[in-house]
Amino acid sequence: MTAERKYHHGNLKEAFLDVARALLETDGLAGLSLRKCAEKVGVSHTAPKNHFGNMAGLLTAIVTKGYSELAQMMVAEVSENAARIQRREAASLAYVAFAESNPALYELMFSRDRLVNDDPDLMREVGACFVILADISMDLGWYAGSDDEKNGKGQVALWSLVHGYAQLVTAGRFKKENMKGLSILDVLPAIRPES
Amino acid sequence: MTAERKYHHGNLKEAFLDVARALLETDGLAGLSLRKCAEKVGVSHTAPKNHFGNMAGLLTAIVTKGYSELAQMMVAEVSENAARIQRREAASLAYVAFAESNPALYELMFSRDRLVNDDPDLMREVGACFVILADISMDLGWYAGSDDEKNGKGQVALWSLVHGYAQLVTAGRFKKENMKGLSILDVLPAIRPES
DNA sequence: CCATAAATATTTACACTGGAAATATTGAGT
DNA sequence: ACTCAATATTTCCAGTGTAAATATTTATGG
Repeated sequence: MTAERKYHHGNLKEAFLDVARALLETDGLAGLSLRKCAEKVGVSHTAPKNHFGNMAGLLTAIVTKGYSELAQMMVAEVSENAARIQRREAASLAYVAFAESNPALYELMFSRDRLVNDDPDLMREVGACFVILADISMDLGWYAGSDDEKNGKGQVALWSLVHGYAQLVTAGRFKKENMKGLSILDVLPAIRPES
Repeated sequence: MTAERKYHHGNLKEAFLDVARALLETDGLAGLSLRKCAEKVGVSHTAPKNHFGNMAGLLTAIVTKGYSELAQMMVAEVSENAARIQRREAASLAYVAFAESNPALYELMFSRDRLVNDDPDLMREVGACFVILADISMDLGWYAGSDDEKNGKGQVALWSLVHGYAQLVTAGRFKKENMKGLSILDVLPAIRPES
């Protein structure tokens, strides 16, 4: 027996998020609309206004959840007591796997003008991802200088490298002939002792 | 005296491209519309159909021109006979400067579902950029193995690093406190001799 | 020079979109 | 029971891309 249609959905926010995210991956961002989502959930097309405000609010909520999941996936693959280079490889693999599994969401997570960029929840989840990446970026051995300098550069460099790889792959900007059997692990330079 | 309004614009394709690109940067991709462009150019809103087919065609044309300009900017900054590490630094600076000067266009250049991804002109210009980046990625000294292996990994790594840096900066994903005085030059690892 | 075709632009129409405003229904607290 | 906030609906509007039919100009071949 199907649940009776009630005036109040009861769990509209989560239901809407799920439907919107699924539609994002199937139809792309351009094919995502509030009205399609509302119809799938079974509510009027203005119902989401109470929960998300507007389209940007909905996308921000989706993206915030995306960052949360990304952090979770990285942490899940990292053994606490493994050597840092192994943690780095495990987390990087998880990062790229997330992007490849959710390419439309991943692109949206780095868009400039569709999100509420100063949303506190979003900023918090972005920061959480940065912390994880900052940890695994230590001891890269790429840079000289003080520890602070080396760490600062390493944090920026590692996220740049992994994000760049993930997006260029999912956006199709690398030709297949250049990617024969190359994974993110091959692109992560090995640790080199400081000269 | 203003030019008389004629039935045939005479140079609609270029005029439309210019107006659309300007609007893209001022209003963002979400604020770009064929009708706004048409009004600015002074033609009917269906006029661009003859030249671009549809919205995706217009965006593809804009992006194709973007890749062309990006390649041009990199080449312009590179002295033919300079050492490779200097060419690398000069081209990387030009690359990031392009992204920072045209953030909305730059984002669109790596989007998945708004372009005609198999457009021959687009593929050609993307390939031209890759060639330039491939040149300056040699002799990174990051990898071991045969020359082919080292070059293949270096090509993927360098574009990943520079693109990732450019997008994370323009998308506001790096906090300012982490970027104090850090430029792409600080993030490009120095050449290290193979161990 | 002229007829005809091709290229270019307009008008009209349509389905779809996000959002505002007013209204209706439900649930929580007292 | 009563009130009030939360939640959802209905109605309406301006704006969007695109298709189809039509109009105008330019180019081409006789």
